[in-house]
Amino acid sequence: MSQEIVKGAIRIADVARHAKVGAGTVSRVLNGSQNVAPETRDRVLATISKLGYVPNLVARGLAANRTGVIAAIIPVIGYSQHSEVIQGMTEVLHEHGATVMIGSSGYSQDMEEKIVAAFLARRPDAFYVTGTWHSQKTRKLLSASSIPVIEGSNLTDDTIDTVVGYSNFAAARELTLMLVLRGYQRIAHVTVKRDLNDRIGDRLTGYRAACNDRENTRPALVIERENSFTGGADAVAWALESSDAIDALFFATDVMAVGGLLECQRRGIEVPNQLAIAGFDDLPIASSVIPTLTTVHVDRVGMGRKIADVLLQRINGEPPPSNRIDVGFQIRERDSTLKPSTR
Amino acid sequence: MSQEIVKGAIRIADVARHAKVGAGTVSRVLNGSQNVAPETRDRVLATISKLGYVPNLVARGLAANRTGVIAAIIPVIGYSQHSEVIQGMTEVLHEHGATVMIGSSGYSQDMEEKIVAAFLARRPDAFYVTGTWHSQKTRKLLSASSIPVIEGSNLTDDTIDTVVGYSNFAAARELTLMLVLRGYQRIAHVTVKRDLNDRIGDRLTGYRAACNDRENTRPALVIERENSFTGGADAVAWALESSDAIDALFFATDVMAVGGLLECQRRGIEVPNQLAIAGFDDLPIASSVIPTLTTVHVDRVGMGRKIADVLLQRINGEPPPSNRIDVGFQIRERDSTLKPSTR
DNA sequence: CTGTTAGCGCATTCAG
DNA sequence: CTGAATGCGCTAACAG
Repeated sequence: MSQEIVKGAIRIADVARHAKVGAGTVSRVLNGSQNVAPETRDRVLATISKLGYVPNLVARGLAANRTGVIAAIIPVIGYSQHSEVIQGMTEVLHEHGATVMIGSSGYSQDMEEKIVAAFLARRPDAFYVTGTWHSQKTRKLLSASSIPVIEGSNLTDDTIDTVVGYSNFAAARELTLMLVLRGYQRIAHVTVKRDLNDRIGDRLTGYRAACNDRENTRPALVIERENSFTGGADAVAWALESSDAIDALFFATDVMAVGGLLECQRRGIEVPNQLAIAGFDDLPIASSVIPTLTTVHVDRVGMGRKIADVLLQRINGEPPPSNRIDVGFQIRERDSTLKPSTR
Repeated sequence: MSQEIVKGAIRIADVARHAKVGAGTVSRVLNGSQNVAPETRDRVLATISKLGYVPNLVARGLAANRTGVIAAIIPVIGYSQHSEVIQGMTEVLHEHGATVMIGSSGYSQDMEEKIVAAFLARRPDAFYVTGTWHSQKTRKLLSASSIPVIEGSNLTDDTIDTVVGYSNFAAARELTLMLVLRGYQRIAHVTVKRDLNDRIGDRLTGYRAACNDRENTRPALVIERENSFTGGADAVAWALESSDAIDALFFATDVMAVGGLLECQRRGIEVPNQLAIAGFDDLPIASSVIPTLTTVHVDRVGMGRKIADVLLQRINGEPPPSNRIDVGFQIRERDSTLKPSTR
C-alpha cells in the first residue's frame, strides 16, 4: 500500500533512513543524476514507492532556485482563443513536470502589471505574456527578472526577450489584397472599439497598407464597433446605409463577422452577392455558419506547444533558434467572399 | 527608485538590517500581525518600499505550510465553458493574493489522476476539480491531502468534500417538461458519444425522468453523436429520416444544437415549425443564431467566483455553509422551440 | 560513487 | 512589543 500524501508527511530523510543511504543520494536518484550505482538506485526507488514518498516541490523550488512553474497571462480566460494557447502550453509542460500558473488581465495594462508583479514573487521559471504592448514598468519587471520571457500571438522587432507568434499585420494585409484580387471595389474594415491591443492595431495597419498598395491605391474606410455579435450586426447596418457603395466588410474578429453574417440573414441580404464578409481568428463556428466564413486561421494550440518548447529550451540553458519565431497563419477563403464569377 | 526583482536579490534580512529591526518584526508587518508598534511598522514599510523588497512566496510557502496556490483541473482549456469557471476563480483569488495552477484532463480520468498527483506535490492550499466522476485513486489522493476540495459544475450527494454547481439532471428534466408543455409530441434527446461525463450523463437521466413523468409517460428516444457542429447536423439528418415523427430535438450541448440549427437551415427545414431545437449551456452564439436557441443558462463565471469564495473560506478555517452548494440554472426559452400557437 | 553539511528565504516559536 | 534562534524539506557542494 502506498502512503497517503499529507502535508508534512513523509520526507526525503525518511526514505534515506529506510533505504540506508544519505539524503543526498535519494535526491540524486530523484533528479536523475548519473552518479548513482544501479543497485542503490533500485533500492532507493523501491523504498520510495514502498513508502509512497512524494517530493515536496515547494521545498525543492526554494533549494534549487527552480520551481518548475511557468507564469502565463492572457486577456480573458473564458471562451477565448487565448485559452487555446494555454491548452497547448499545459499539454507540453505537463509532460516535463512543469506547471502553469494563470492570470487574466482583462485587456488592461495596469492589471497585467499587477499580475506580473504578483507572479514574479512566486519565482516562476519563465513567463508568457499575450501580445507585444505592455506598460514600461511591466517590461522593466520582466527584464529584471532574468527569466525567459515570451510574448505571443503577434510579432514585433522590439521584444522584451523572445516573441512567438504570427504577423497580424501581414495576415490582414494579405486578406485585404485577396479581396481586392477577387474584384471587390469598396472594402471597409471594422476594427474594435474597446480593448484595443497590438493584434487589433496591427490588423488595422495591415488593412491600411493594402489600401495603400501602389498597384491598387484606394481610400481606407474604417469603423469601430464593440467586439461582439451585436457589434458586428451594427457594422452591417452601417455599411448598408453608407453612401460609399461598400461591397465587402473585413471584420477584425470572427465574433463580429459572424454577428454581421447573421444580421445579413435577418435582413435578407445575400452574402457574398450583395455584401461580402471576412473575419479573423477562424473560430470553430466560422466553417459552419451559412455561408461559411472567410477568415484567417492560426493554430493556437500549436502555438502554445511551440511556446512551451521554446520556454523549456531556454530554461535548460539552450539558446532559442531566434528571438522572433513566426508560427505563420493561413487565409481560409470560404463562401462568404466568393464572387459569383469565381464560383 | 525601486530595486529590481531578481532571483536571490533582496531578502527579509536586508530589510531588517536597513530598518534596524529583527527579521521577525519585518515578517510580522508583512503578515499583518497586530503586535507591532505603529512607528516601527511605518519604518519597516518605508524601508520595504525604499528597497523595493518583494517577499519570496516560495520560501514563505515552505515555512508557513501555506502556498497561496489553488489547483484547478478542467477537461479542456480552449474555447470551453469550463474556462469561464477559471476566469471567475482567478478574478476573486487574485484579489486575495492567491494564484491558480491549471491543468486539463482531456475528459480522461487517468489523466486527471496524474495531474492531481503532480499538483499535490506542489502543495496547493485547495483543489478544484470539474465534475463528480473521478477514479477511486483520485478520490483517495484528494481526501488524503487534507486540503479543501471542491467538485464543480454538477451536484451530487456523494462528494469528496464539497460540491458547488447546479443540477444537470433537474435542468434537463425541466427543459424536457417545458417542451412537453408546449405541445411537442415526440422529443428525442441527442447525447454525447465520446467524452462521457457526469454532466452529460445527468442530462440524459433528466430527459429520461421527464419521459417517465407519471402524467406524461412517453417512450424515450435517444441517440449519440459527436459533440461538435457536425455531430449536431448528423442528428438532424437522423431525425428527419426517422419513422418516429420527431418534432423536437433536445441536444445535450449547444455546440450540437447550433450544428443542428444550421443543418436545418441548409436543408430548408423550418425551426421550430417543422422541427424544434433546444440545447444546453447557453453559449454566446445561442442568443444570436437564427432562430435564437432555447437552452439552459448557467452563470459560470459567477460559479467560479463562488467556488473561490468557498475555497478561501475553507482555507481560513471557516466551515462552509454546506457541502452542497447549488448555484442554480435558468431555462432560456427562445425562438427555436416557440410553437406557432404560443407566438 | 556516496554521506554529511550548509544553506535557500521565510514564519514562528521563545525569551526578554 | 521585539530580537534571536530554529526549522520547513530539499539541493548542492564538499569531502571522502
